[in-house]
Amino acid sequence: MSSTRKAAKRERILDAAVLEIARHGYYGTTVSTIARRAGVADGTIYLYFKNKEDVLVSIFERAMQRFIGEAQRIVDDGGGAEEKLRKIVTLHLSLLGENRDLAVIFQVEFRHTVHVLELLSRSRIRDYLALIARVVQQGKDEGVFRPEADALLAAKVIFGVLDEMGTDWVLSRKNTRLGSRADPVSDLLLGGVRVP
Amino acid sequence: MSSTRKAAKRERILDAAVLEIARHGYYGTTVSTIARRAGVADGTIYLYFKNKEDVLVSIFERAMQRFIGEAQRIVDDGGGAEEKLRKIVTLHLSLLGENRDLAVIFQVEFRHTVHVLELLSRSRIRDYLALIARVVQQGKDEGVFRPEADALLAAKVIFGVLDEMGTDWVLSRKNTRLGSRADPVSDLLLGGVRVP
DNA sequence: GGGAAAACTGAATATCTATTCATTAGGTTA
DNA sequence: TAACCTAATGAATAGATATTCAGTTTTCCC
Repeated sequence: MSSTRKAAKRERILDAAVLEIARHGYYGTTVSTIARRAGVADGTIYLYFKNKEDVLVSIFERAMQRFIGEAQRIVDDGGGAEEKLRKIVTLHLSLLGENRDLAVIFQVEFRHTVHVLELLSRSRIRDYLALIARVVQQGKDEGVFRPEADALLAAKVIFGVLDEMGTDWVLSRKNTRLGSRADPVSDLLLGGVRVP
Repeated sequence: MSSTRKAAKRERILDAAVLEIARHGYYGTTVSTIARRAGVADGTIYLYFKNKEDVLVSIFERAMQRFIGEAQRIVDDGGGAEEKLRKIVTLHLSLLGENRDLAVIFQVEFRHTVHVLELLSRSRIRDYLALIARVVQQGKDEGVFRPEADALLAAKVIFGVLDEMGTDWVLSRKNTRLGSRADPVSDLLLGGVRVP
């Protein structure tokens, strides 16, 4: 079997898993269900993944690669710190907002055990945090951000806000666009709530 | 059996469940394990709770009652909006920081089961958000917070930051005090990152 | 102290599901 | 076409565990 056909089947299994896990949760989804939706036999799953958990991990890896890749590009491209921060906020909310099933998995399912979080997601998240922190540092260097702000703490604050926005959107069934909240969120993050 | 003794045994079961679930996760914890740690038989659990999930729900209810109760008191007591907000930040981080096991359950375990607990947990969270939003509104009325800030959105931002601080602390094994981060977090939230 | 009721016990049950592997199908080369 | 190799199948397995309930112990009150 050609490697592209093989990769395509792997993708199909991952897509099926995203759909099922988003709807029924990781523990509420059986390997059989994923297999049926992907149009393969149960055993086939184990030709492409080590076990059930590996499927979840692979969903995370695939999504995170895109996430960090695009954020990296924003940071590498020129521009002021404030502009970059606004772009990252928009990117984060848009990527989640584009695929609700994936968003559910990110905001809900990945939290389920310290195990999964600890092992991989946190190291990737740390990369992401470091990326944001670098933008904050740039802002401090440029003199547009408060010099007394701790860059990493500020990055965590920013990530926390984006994360909560994601969870809130996932759990409220409303048909709002998550990406449309980017501007007011950026305003709050950049301006703070206190009158200057 | 007297109702106080009965309540005490219920508490003991809940305490045991907090400890086990924090260490092994909800799905990694068996009813037998909880029973053993609480010093009762498996069947006894079912005299006090409808089923395993009900134990988790009860952990949430018990903790949230204390959480909202204390926050409510802060809001009811007099004082300026900024002072109240600082107190809420301190309260949130301190309560989590005092009991790491409970913090793990709040920051990690409840996320997975949000699926199941959606109705319950989100309605309580909404109460908490409304409470913070009222403080923001007070700040706007007093003229110390930006008038264009949406109170509920700001509340979500604030909650998101506190939540991420909690998760970050839970997942980093370091021996820092979570409560000690209250001031810098409040500063960032109140002042924002941009130079005024 | 005795008898009824309430509380408790823990082994048995009933069910569920991740994973394996003997077998079949499909494709490639000589 | 035949021989060979890779991929896929899905029924069987093995292990786990939430919940029940018939029997036992404790508590309560007269």
